[in-house]
Amino acid sequence: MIPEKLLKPYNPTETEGRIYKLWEESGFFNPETCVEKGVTKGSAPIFSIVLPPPNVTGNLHLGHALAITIEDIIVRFERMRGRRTLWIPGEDHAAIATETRVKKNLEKEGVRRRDLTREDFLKRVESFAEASKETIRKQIKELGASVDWSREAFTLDRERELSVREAFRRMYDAGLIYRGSRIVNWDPKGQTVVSDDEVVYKETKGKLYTFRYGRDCPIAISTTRPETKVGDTAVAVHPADKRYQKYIGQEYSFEFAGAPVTVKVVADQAVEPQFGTGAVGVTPAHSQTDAEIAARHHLSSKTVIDEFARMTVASFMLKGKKVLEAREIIVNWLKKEGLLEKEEETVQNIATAERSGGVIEPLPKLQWFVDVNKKVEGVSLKGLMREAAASRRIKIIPERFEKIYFNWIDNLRDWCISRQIWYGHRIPVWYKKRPSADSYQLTAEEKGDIYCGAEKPEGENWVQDEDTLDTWFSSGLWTFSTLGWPDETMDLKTYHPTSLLETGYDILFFWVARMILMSTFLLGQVPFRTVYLHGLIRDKEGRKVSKSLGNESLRLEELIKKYGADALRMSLTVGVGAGSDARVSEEKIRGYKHFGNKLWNIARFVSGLENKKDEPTLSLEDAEVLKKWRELLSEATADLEALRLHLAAEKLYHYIWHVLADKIIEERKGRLEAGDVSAAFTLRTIFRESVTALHPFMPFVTEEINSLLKEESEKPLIVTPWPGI
RNA sequence: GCGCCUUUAGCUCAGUGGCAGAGCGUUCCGUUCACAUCGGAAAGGCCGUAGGUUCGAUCCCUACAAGGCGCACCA
Repeated sequence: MIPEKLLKPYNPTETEGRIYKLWEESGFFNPETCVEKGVTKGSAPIFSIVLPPPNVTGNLHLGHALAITIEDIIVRFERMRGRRTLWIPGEDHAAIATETRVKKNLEKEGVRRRDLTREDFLKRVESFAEASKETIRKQIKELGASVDWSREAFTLDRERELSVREAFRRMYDAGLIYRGSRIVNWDPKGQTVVSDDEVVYKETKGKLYTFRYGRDCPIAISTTRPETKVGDTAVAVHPADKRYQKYIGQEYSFEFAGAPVTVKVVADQAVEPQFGTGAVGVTPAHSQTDAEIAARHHLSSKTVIDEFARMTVASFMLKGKKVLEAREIIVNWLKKEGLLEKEEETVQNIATAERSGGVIEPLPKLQWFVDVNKKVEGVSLKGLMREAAASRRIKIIPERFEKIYFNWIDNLRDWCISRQIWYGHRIPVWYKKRPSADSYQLTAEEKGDIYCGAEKPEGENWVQDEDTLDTWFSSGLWTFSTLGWPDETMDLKTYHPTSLLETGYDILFFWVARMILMSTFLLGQVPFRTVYLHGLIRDKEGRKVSKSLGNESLRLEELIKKYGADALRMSLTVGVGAGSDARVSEEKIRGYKHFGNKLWNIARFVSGLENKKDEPTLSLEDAEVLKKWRELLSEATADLEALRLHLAAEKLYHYIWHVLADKIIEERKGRLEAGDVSAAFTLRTIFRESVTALHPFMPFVTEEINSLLKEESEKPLIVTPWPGI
């Protein structure tokens, strides 16, 4: 008897929601339930993984779909092969990204962030975040992800706040977190500091100006930023540069663009004699490298630009002007004074803030940092991070990213973790005196007593630091903050280190490296044993699909609605190797929808065959066909074990369509009609096993087919043992 | 400047030391039924260029070219 449902074409929309609900109600997403219900042995090996928590900035896109697909394939495979499998879902508060988005929404209503109190603004952000979480949960479910919802976490919920504060305190106590004043990446648009990794360099055409500070200045310098030159306190030349030997140590004073400038000539190795005139104006307050030169020569520093990228220098023609205006004014002044010697076209890398797009202004600021070089018990954080990968305790796939990871560590400077935004984990530090009203910064005198801990200390006049933490500080704890750390929970003992981390290579530094940092220091464990990095999803033009580019032509929810999650998952799997970017087209997704239908039609055919339970004596030919299938199955299994998902998927696809359907069925139609039990058994067996093996890739249609073909007593596919093992 | 990746069918991409594959597209035939969300058949590729290793290279090595990426520099 062919089930009635099979007589109609396969309808993903009708099926998928219903199937997901069945899975959820079964409790099989939870490993403990699997043990209780006897589908997993209590002593089974552990497989644990965290979902990279999506940002609560709105909807999921194809990049998330790719990650979730890969992870769900692996998780379902591990569960079916008998491992005690845990997949933890959650969301990331994404501090700057979310705050920026809400600020934009408010601006549409004509409201500025600073018009609201901190408390009121945060209420707005939280309600936005809650709505995003709802959407994200819905989309994760639509994709079929078999995550354990009972363990859902949020990087900014109460439990994670305790983890963050404890982590901060331990690192503070170890001297790895410190507060210091130095040149930081200030984003005038976002009005916050950002870390080195959040700076995006953009090649731009610019001009290189060569000039003298004054008529009697013996040395000409070159710069692309003349406006900063009012903040110069030195001119640096290479120690071996014969041209300038006689000036080293001399001091010169000028009236430069209406401001007094005094420069001392110093000799420093950092100067490239070939570049420009071979002499550099040193601006310690507005350049990282200049600050380093200044430190070596004990030069004074003069701040001439403020947080709004406006000139603060005491010059009637410059004060209050924006930096670009000031540049023009100074160039005109140089021309008028006859000081400009050369004006050349050049290409410069403009530093911009990743989230706001604002042009970074290097400024000296008092901020919180994670010291990556300080040794604690003989090893620095850099050392810990390096060792974790170098020792192969963490394996990175594809391997080439190891080099990139090491390269990043080698160039790593202290990680600036404080942000001048409101949404996020407030820095768990309290000061005895109130900070001055017009600045979030405390001067050394104002600082008073300082306390770092999980809660506000007892006594009067304790005020918490105004700043919040870099969002990656809390996501860095994700593999263990989700398991209950700092408490020594059963979950933590059972599931940490996690087995695998699957994420995009674009957040290797932001997230993967920071998780390794946090876990190796705080737990003395690697956070995961294997890192699988996927590529970026690109649109038809090859551009990265992102909200900020506005090229989300292929919207996730529409694609699922149109073609079903199974088809989308297959299109994101076949032909997509680890680490390489993938272009997605609607045609490809449609192609795999056809495959789902093909499978459905085979099911219809197979269900019409007589179902004899006992294995009959197989004809030689049938035995050979069965053997060939099992060989392919074991190859696909090996591919899955080695995380070559795209190969496993393609093999199964190709076999089912072009061997099972095109050959095995076609060649046996005559015998099947004649009631040949050997042919029927062979076909049915191969089909049931191939549907089972396809389940991790296309969970919905396979589960539905299985439910129509299986005996009452048989389990759902999600917990059916992997065939052939 | 240091390093990495890519180059395979018209398009987008897999893949392998020994007859070159998928999705979409193209051409022709087919609605005697599991399946028109289809089936059958076909066209289409000196696997970027030049060397080398090898019995044999699209695959390994070297150089080059084109495109892309990361990091550093960025006066």
